[in-house]
Amino acid sequence: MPPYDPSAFPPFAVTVDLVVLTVRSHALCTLVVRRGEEPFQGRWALPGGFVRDDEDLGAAAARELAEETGLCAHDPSAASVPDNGAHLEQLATYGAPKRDPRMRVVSVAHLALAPDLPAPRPGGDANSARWAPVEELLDQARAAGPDSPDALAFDHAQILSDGVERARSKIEYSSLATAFCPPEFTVGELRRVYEAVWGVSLDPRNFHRKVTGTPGFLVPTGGTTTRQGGRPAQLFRAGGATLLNPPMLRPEV
Amino acid sequence: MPPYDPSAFPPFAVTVDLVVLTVRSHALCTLVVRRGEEPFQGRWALPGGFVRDDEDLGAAAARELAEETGLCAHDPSAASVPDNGAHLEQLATYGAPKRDPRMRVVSVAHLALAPDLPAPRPGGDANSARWAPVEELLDQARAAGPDSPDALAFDHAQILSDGVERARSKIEYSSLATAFCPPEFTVGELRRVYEAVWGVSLDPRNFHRKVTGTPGFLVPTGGTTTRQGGRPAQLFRAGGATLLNPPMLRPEV
DNA sequence: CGTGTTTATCGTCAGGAAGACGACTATGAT
DNA sequence: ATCATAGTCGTCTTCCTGACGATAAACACG
Repeated sequence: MPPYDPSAFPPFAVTVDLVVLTVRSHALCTLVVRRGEEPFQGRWALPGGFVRDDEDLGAAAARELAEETGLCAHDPSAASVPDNGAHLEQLATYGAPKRDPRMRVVSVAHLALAPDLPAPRPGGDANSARWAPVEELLDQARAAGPDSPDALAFDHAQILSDGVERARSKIEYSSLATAFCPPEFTVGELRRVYEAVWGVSLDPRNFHRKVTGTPGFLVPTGGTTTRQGGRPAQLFRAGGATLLNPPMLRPEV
Repeated sequence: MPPYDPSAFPPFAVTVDLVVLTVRSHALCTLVVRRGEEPFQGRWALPGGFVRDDEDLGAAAARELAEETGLCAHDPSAASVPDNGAHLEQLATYGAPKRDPRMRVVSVAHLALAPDLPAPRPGGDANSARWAPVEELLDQARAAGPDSPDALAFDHAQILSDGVERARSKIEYSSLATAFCPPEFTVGELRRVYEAVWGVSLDPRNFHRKVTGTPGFLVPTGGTTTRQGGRPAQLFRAGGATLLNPPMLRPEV
């Protein structure tokens, strides 16, 4: 079989970028790293890197996730679910001709959802990393304009915004919110995830009725905990159901 | 600014592939072209092609769509809506290392939804094209195995399957089903779109109540038609609403 | 040791949406 | 004239949700 004529197509670099979301102290946060080199030196950016020659896109995203956070990605299509596994899915691909001033780069963005983690460990080429509340980050980007030093590098504000929107809508009709929780969690903890991701407050009684009444969403472990204070709460594990029907309803406004 | 070190990353080819869906004689159909060259010569494949050097991903998809069908893509974020505009959105990106045996190719798949069209006009490098019922196509692919001559080329069966699933779920909570209809259409025609895409039958009375009762979904044009036979039906145009709340409910299996 | 605070959990009630289905209307075909 | 076809309006029942009262079980503090 003849190889492609190299003049028939322009060469691209392909990268993966990660929107890693977690819930910390009642706020939806994302992992950002400070860029150590041009372009956008000193600006915050999403973690990411080049896809290797023999590597699938999802594998590249999982590798970058592990390098930045130590998380073991948990592909939803795979059977084994490691203990500290994060949810990882492809988000969208960004390839505007000038998005990287140096050359043509197409970035396959991925979305990762993780429970609250210890402080990020800086790794790879990033010289510092932090969890930033997404609301603050996106407000800054909107207010300051694209060339302010507060703005995210490249088109990462757009990617982050798309990732947050994906997470917000996906917890409506799937059991994905449990990806933000530790392996065992209470109904109240799950409710606080929804409240943080959506930025609303939900009625604890109706929420309890809804999630415990949806078959396959939660399975009781038998244990209880008082780690949130107040009356002991039952502990649950995520059930097998991935699609919620009928969905959780996000309150208006 | 220094350019990237070319040894720092492997070179990729980037293509766009199109899942073009339409509804023809009560069945969901997709556009496939017969491959004229190796690999997979003689097999059916999704239309697609290389992304050009100065071209955004969406623009490349729109160009390929126009080349294959004559349709003018209608970016949902753009204001102008040409008459024969099709809905076009990014679907997902496929980049397994061996998906193309010749070299590393990353394909950014797009999903296009169009009203019923005249016979496809073969264009570009495809020597023939046809509308194929997706059910038949996917059943064949499943039954015959990946190396049968009936199977789609590359990983296109997977891409098609993902595209169909996206369309099926997206018409639940958005007004996207109108993209399958001509500019003016009746409630019955819209219902037949849902029936064809989901492969179910819906109660005409409840469907009518639902769609006419959702604000912003449909706006009456004042005209009527009898092109479906029977009592004259009101003609509608798609309204401004893009999100349906509450959604259309897909009946249980 | 009681009292207040916090969180969890159960129950009730009213309003809205959807499924099932009856009834009527306006065309074209025979 | 009659029938078949498709569209449109109503009714009834059931289920789900939002609002909210009430109780339960822990802890903190005097």
